[in-house]
Amino acid sequence: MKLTTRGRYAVTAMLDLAIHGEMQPVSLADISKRQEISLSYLEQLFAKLRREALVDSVRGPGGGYRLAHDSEAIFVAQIIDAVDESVDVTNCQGKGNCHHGEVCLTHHLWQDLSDRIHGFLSGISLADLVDNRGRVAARGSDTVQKLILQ
Amino acid sequence: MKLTTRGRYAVTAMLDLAIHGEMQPVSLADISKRQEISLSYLEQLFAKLRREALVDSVRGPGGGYRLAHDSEAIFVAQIIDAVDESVDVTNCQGKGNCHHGEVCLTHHLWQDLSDRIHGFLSGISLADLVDNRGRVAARGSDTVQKLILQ
DNA sequence: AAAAAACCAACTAAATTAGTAGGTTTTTAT
DNA sequence: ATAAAAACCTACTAATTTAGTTGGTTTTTT
Ligand code: FES
Ligand code: FES
Repeated sequence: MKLTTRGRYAVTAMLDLAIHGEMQPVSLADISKRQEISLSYLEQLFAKLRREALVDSVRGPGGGYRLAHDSEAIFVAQIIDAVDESVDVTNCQGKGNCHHGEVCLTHHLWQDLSDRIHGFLSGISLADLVDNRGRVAARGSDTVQKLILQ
Repeated sequence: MKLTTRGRYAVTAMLDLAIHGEMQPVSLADISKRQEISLSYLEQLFAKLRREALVDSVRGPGGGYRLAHDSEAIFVAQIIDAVDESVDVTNCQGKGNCHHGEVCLTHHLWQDLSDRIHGFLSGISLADLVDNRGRVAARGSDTVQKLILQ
C-alpha cells in the first residue's frame, strides 16, 4: 500500500479547487500558497490528474485548473488512483500468487482490507468533503452548513 | 501509512505459529522454510514481537517460539503495531496540526480512514485466520471447517 | 563436546519519495 | 509588439525507508 504525502497532497489540492474554483480557474501558484505544497510538485500531480480527466486546464494569464466534473461526481479513490498511489495492500496485487504461484496464507485478509479501504474512499466525494470540512465519519445525508474555508 | 512486506511477514509468521505451534515451539528456521522469509529478517521481527509480549521464546535445541496468548486473543492490529508498521494514514500522526499548527483541510478524512482500518484489523484474531484460511469478509460466527494448512 | 536454536548489532543495496532546476509553450493584457 | 502569467515538460537529486546480509554471542539439549 502506498498512501503518503503524494495522495494527501492530491486530495487536498482537489479540495482546494472544489472550494475556490466555482467562478474562475485556480492557478497552481494559488494552491501552492494556500496549501503549502511545492509548485513544481503540484505540477507533476496535476499532469496526472489531467491525464485521468479529473481536471481541465486553461493556459495563459488568468488560467489555471478547473474540476472536470461536478464535485459530487469526483471521489477520493479516483484522485488517489490517478496519482499512482494504490490502496492495494496485498503482496501480489490481487493476483493471489505470492507463494509458489499459489495464494499465500494471508492473501484473503489483505484482499479484504484492500477492498474495504477502496470502498470507503470510493464513497466519499469532494462535495462531501466541502460540506463536512473533511469530517466524514457520519457521512451521507446529514447536511452540515457549508463553511467558508480558509 | 506503512503497511508493507514487514507487516505481512509478521502476520504470516504468527499465523504459521498458530497453526504449527500447538504442541511444541516452532523454530524460526522452520517458519523461514515454510513461508520463504529470510531467517535473519524473521529474527528482527520476532525480537519486536517478543518485546510486545505477543510470543514467548524457548532457547536451545528443540526451542523456538510460542504464542504468548491463545490465538483467539491475538489480533492482527497488535501484530502490525508490534513491528512498527502503522495503519495511521494522517500526515500529523493524529495530532491535527499539519497546517500552521491547525487541522488541515483533509485531516478528518484520513483520521476516519485510519480508525476504520485499525478497527477492521483489531477485530480479526489469529484464530479467525486459522479457521477461515484468511478469508475474513464474512467473518464472525460463520463457522468454517478447520482446514489443514500447508 | 557438539549442535541447535535464540539473541544481537552493524552494515548494505535497492527502491521510493519529495522536491529542485531549468526550461518551452500558450494566452492575455498593455 | 511586448511582457507577463500561467500551464506544460524533462531530468536530476537528497533523504528516507525497506528488505536483507554478515558475523557474531549465548543458552540449552543431546
Ligand atoms: S498476498 Fe496475494 S497471494 Fe500472498
Ligand atoms: S493530516 Fe492531521 S492535520 Fe493534516
